[in-house]
Amino acid sequence: MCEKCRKPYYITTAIAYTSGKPHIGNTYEIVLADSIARYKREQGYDVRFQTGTDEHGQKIELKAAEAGVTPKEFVDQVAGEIRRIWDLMDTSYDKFIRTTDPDHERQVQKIFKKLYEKGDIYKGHYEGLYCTPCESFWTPSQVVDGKCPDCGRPVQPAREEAYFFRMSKYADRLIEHINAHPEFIQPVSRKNEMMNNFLLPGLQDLCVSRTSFKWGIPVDFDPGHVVYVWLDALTNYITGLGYDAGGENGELFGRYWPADLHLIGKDIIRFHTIYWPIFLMALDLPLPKQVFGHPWLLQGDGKMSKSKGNVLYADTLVDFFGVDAVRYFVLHEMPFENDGVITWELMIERLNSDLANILGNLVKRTISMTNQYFGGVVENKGVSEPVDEDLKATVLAAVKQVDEKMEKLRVADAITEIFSIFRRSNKYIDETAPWVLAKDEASRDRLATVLYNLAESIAIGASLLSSFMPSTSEKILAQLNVPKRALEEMDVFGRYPQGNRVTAEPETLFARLKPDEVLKKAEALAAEQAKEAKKQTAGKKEAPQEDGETAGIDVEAKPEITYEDFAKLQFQVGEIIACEAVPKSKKLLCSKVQIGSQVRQIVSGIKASYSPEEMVGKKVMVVTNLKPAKLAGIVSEGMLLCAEDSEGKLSLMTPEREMPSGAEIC
RNA sequence: CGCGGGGUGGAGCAGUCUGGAAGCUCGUCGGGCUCAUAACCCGAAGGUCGUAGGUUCAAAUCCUACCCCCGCAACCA
Repeated sequence: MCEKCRKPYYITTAIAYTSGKPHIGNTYEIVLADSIARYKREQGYDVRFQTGTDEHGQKIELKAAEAGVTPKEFVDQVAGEIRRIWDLMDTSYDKFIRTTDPDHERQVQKIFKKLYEKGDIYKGHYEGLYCTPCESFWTPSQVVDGKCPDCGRPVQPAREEAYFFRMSKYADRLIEHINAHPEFIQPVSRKNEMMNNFLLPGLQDLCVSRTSFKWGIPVDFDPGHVVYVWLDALTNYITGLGYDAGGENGELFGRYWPADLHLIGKDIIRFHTIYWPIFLMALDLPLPKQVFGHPWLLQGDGKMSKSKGNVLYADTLVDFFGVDAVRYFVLHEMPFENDGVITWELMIERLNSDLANILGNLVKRTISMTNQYFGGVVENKGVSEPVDEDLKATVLAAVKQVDEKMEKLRVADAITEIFSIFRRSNKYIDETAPWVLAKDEASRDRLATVLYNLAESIAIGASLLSSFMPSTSEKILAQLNVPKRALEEMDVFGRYPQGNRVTAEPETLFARLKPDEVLKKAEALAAEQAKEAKKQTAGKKEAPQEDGETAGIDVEAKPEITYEDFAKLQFQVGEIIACEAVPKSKKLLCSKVQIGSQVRQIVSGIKASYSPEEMVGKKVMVVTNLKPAKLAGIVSEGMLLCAEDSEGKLSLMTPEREMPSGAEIC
């Protein structure tokens, strides 16, 4: 088919935030998108597949400062890491866009200006409660008893100049569009959520600029403001195609916009189905055809945490299992709507049972027999039996099923369909028992037909697999010594070339793994990761003692204070006379503390380290002149002082010698 | 009553919208086979579908209440 007559298909992933190395869950999205992109190419579409990184924002500014590098150096490093992993996973993206790319930045500025001139963006004030030292705005619901939730210092009502986007102006049009295009939001269950929670109650104008940090795209006509995240990030989908707000669009834009599919995590559906379409309306551009919010891949064995060393990264898994096995796992184990689970055990199980036993072993035994009985030559001698029909029917049905499943983006189900070919083929070997046929010269032609049918089934199965496990597909086809079968060539069974010769030495596709060995290695790895994490966070928190090795470490330094500042604080010894857990709270304990002649109620976030019973009777160090505050609805009149280690374990400060309650600490 | 997701044989899931004999993969047990990677094929055991009510000829599925788990949010004075 000529280039021009092929239908375009534009698919994107969300751009990854460059705050750190992406874990296996992040990697899932790009692999999923890749398999869809590859399948669309197989179907003959002219596919454009874009991914990239979102590199601005305060968080990155902070992370960079912590690491002692410039934000640009920081994101260069992380973006490089992300791209390396995307490449490692054998993903076939056409464009990797970075929001720090000069042409993207220039277009965002132009878009911002265009919308401002049009009146859709206006200058207003961001109102809230401001904490000066933190340079942060808080809403009344975030503020705790009039104090900054971050640093605990008082906040003042304040207004900051900011630009806003008039969301409400386009709300009706968007509601209409969503109702008219039920396929727009996928899975459909998300559609109602968006309608009921956001659209129907009425949209608030969106703040699209910030002055509180610098690491962003400057608003060119108003220095001091940078474009705030969504207008910067979402527009990558069009700037990556060469969109120009001045009307000088690149060729790619004309060809590929509107996008056929934005593939994103379910957490950002709102931004892609409300804000993004509205931005596009404001720019007079057509809306993407579909937004699919995929579920998440979660780790089964406890919460992912760097300090526990159990965060799974794609490259680690690839070291253990290989690229295609990891691709297979994330694609196949991920349900359509619910979150999926990944653990070492599950990973090993899938590799052994599906990839090694069912697929790898099938290919090996088929090729071995072909070599043993016919010197590797595959030839259908036309001696069919009824049992053949079921095999053929299964194979052809799978081809159709894969197509249907992919149409609905049911990638996991599509893979299951492909494997039904391999499962059926194994059964077919058992039913026909080639080794029995081989013993009788009279059934030689029948034997040839059986092996031909197997080679053909595997050839089709392997070809279908190419979108999901590209290199495995290639390996199998190389062993069968045939090129990849095109989808439209899968209409009939029996296109495997007569008299073709398979490889003489079949290679093992997936070696079985011993669970114990792998788990042991994985554990060792986790320990190392935890150590590494400890080293990195060492700058912030005190490290615990371990194996007799004392690792006292520095914490982030606070600004110097004067003696006067210090003298404002009052510390006293208090005795805990009663203590109970605060209901509805995971971390809080409420203690009655005897301080001299008075008893105070103090709430502390130490439930994870102390039970209420063991608190009672302890003499502890209390800050007694702290303004009372409400925590989880309970008044707290002071603060118990604790030391905290790198794992968040707390230790109350108690006097080294017996002291009466109320004794001043100075 | 903060928001959301979930509870189906030992494990991981489908089925729930549109009630109609409880299904898939793995594991276990028994058998078969020997071409193949202790692989492959067949069979079996194993579930009151979170609990309690209700609607119905019929409920995993619809309704009501409750319990438990997991995210997020909140919360570490």
